[in-house]
Amino acid sequence: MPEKRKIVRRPRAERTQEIRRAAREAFAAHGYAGAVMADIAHAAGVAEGTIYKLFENKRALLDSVMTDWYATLTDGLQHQLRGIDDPAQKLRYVIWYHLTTIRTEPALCRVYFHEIRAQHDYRDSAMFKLNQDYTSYTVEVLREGVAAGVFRDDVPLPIVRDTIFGGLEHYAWQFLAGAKTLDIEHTTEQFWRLIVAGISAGNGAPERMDRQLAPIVERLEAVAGRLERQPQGRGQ
Amino acid sequence: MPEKRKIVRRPRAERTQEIRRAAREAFAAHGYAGAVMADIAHAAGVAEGTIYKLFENKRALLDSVMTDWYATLTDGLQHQLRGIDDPAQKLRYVIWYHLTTIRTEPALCRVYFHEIRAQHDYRDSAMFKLNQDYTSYTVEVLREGVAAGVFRDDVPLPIVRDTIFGGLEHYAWQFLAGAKTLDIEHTTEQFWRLIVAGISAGNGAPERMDRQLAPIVERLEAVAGRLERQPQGRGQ
Amino acid sequence: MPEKRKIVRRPRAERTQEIRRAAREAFAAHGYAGAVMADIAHAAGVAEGTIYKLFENKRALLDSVMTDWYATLTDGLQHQLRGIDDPAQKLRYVIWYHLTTIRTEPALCRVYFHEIRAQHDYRDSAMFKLNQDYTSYTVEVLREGVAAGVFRDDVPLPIVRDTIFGGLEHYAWQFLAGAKTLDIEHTTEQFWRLIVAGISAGNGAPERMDRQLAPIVERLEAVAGRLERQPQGRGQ
Amino acid sequence: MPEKRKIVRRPRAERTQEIRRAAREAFAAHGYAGAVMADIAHAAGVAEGTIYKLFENKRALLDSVMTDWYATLTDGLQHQLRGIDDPAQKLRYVIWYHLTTIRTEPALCRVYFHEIRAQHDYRDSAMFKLNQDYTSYTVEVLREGVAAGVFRDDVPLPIVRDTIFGGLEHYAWQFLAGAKTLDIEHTTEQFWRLIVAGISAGNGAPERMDRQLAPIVERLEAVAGRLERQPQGRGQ
DNA sequence: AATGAATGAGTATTCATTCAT
DNA sequence: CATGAATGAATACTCATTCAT
Repeated sequence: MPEKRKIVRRPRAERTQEIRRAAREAFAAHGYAGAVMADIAHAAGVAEGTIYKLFENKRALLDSVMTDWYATLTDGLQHQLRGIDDPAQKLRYVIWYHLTTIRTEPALCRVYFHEIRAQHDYRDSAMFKLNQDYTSYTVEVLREGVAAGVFRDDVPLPIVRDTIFGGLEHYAWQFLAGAKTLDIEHTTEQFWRLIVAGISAGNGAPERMDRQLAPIVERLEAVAGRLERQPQGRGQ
Repeated sequence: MPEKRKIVRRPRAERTQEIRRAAREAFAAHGYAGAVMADIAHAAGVAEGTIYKLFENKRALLDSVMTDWYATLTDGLQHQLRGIDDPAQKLRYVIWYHLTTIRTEPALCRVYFHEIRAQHDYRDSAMFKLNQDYTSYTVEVLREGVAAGVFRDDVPLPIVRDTIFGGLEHYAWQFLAGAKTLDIEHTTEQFWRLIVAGISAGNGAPERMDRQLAPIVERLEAVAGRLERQPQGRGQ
Repeated sequence: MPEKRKIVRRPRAERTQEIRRAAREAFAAHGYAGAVMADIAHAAGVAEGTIYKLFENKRALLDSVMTDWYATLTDGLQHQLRGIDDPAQKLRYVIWYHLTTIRTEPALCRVYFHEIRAQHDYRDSAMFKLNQDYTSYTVEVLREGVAAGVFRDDVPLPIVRDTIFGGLEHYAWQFLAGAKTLDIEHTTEQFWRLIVAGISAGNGAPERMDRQLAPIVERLEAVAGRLERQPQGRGQ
Repeated sequence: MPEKRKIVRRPRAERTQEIRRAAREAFAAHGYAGAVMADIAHAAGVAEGTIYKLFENKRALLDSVMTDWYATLTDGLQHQLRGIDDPAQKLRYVIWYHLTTIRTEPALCRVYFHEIRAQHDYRDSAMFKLNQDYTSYTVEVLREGVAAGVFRDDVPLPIVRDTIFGGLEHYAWQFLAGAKTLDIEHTTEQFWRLIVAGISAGNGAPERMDRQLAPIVERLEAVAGRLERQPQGRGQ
């Protein structure tokens, strides 16, 4: 005689959340392909079919997990940035925030960096849009800086944005892959200085440097010339 | 009478090379997981078992392909860099070279960026070492620049290195994923200016700039002032 | 305030009919196995569970749909046959009626021919009984014909019945599967002649038989009569 | 420690045949959908993967099984028909042969009649072609009969063909589904008479023709006899 | 009575690797 | 040495039916 089926009906939202939690853990632990739906269902305390009642398929479940996560990240970043005035300081915060995110959820980041983004249809996916929202705040900050005259007005926004996120990921990933600890404060400082130096209105590529020093040099050269033309042995 | 099978035994090295070539194409076309050993064997004109006589397993075959590729890349870069003196110009070349590589072999780059590097044992792999060799030239260039006084002496080498490569990959990948064309010359220029501005001895985060240059400028201005005020034609 | 859900409790019979209608469409569209209970429930505007309150299970629902359909078919056939006297003409009508049915409801016929009848328990099912009722009229017509001396008295009833229905289905199905149009009038004529020729006491398609043999027989009889009436022993 | 893999290499043809045999049994026993590849592999004494080395997929395996079977059937029929002259006798043989086939392999017939033929792409399939070959001999026989003046020249060939096969299948299937025994000799006789009566040029089964004409002939013969015995030159 | 959320069994197919020939 | 036949593990998804509410 087959055992009677035990049906426990929990509130819909709760079940959905529980499934998402289990899925998030599974994806983090084994990657997208490696995560097994049956395991997720078991960990969530539901039957496999129940997942498919709430999520179209495995990919939709991943999308949902990532959407949730990104929503939290984006909201947090947006909220904090409102409390900072100085564009350079905002930039500093973005860097710190991103590093913190990577350290807090390295496994999920790995999935995103290396599995989601590798998919051929990434640019048509919901996740691409989420990422755009997230990074758009950085572009915003850069624009503010340019408007305030703090950053150069010829700064190539997309390139700076990608340099920041690409650089941070590249650097941070080494630590995570190597299971080393990441000194967020120090790394933030270094990155920030590098980027800010690269885009500050006071700086520039070599020729801009020239522009700043040129007048001084000119004056010095003039003086030097005059000195050279002077009778040099004068006081001897 | 059935036609006699023609058994041509080619030299071992040649067959090995042929397998590597076929494998490279397969990996580029379908990714690591997507490439099928049987297809590679067929394309190389050998039996499946033969591959396993020459390569431990699929992963070793990939390693071999990548080693080959990286060797060419690293040699090329090293060779070209010898013909350039100025550290800043060398850096420019590194950037241009990397972008060119990405555009020339996007498929193989994709495999490296998204499949190889994602593997949990990446940092213990041969590919990690190869990448280190490749990027080490950049670190070398940076060191030269620092020694020559062109770059700041407090530049955090690994961070600059990762900013360059991470930033380039991040940026370039968008184009490749989106099947857009990548304007290498322009992108090189932008990246180079950004990075050089970030690390030039003449620059620095705003306050550093001040701190660094201010006293010098002050002294120079003082000197210049005094020189200018000097009765210059005195003995004339 | 959320809108109040409008619960309209329709009379039981009406809901049952609505479910049957939805089920019939689903079975016709996707076959028995392909029809989904959830879809049927939705199309009928009831909950899934409601179907199970009114029908034991999916199979019972199919039985119900088919019973309904067959009842209509059988009634229609029976009714029309009452208006025809001649057994051969009745047979003609049976053929025409069956072909019309197939053309009108090819999808439902397909389900019956290929899915219902294939089930191992078909002969114990309600559908088998329904089919028997339907085809029994044909047997009836055949019996009448035999009684009237129009059909041979040694006609094997079940074989003729199956030849008619099997043959029609086999032939008509080709058209339906091939999405060709079926010329019912012509096909009816051909089948009818074939069958009637096969079972006629007069042996042949009535009019051909008559046309062909009648004059000969007539002449022979005339001759025979005259010969017989001749004073035969005359010279004895 | 995992057990060592046991690899037994049998001749290719033998393995293929063995798989086909196992598949045939499985399809016959459980139908196409019900047959499980793993079971077939096990029954054939090979691994699942081996099947896929030799057959594209499950459907291709079914095609192969059916092709084999049909080839035997068609060859057998063709061969036997060569030994018979009379078209009517050939037709009798076709009927007998088909009934025998159904009784010998009812399970495989069931699969063909109810599963293969039901598939929406049946008319594009290899099996459709096989069936055409098989039934084409019947059409051939009919043509011969028409040419020989034995069958009517206005016989609608496709309809007769479908009447024969459709009728036989319909009738025979009842027995098989009901697990009753099928009296092949008697059924053949009945069907044959029915069909031949339907299509004979003389319009009727041979002996019925006799029966109808016999009395007339008798009377004519009697008269003729008397006439012969009469002094013929009598009054003329 | 009606609902609809929850259940969970069941399966074709791929492909890296081995090893008998 | 080279071959290529054989292996077999591993997994997303559907849907009829039930029963707590």
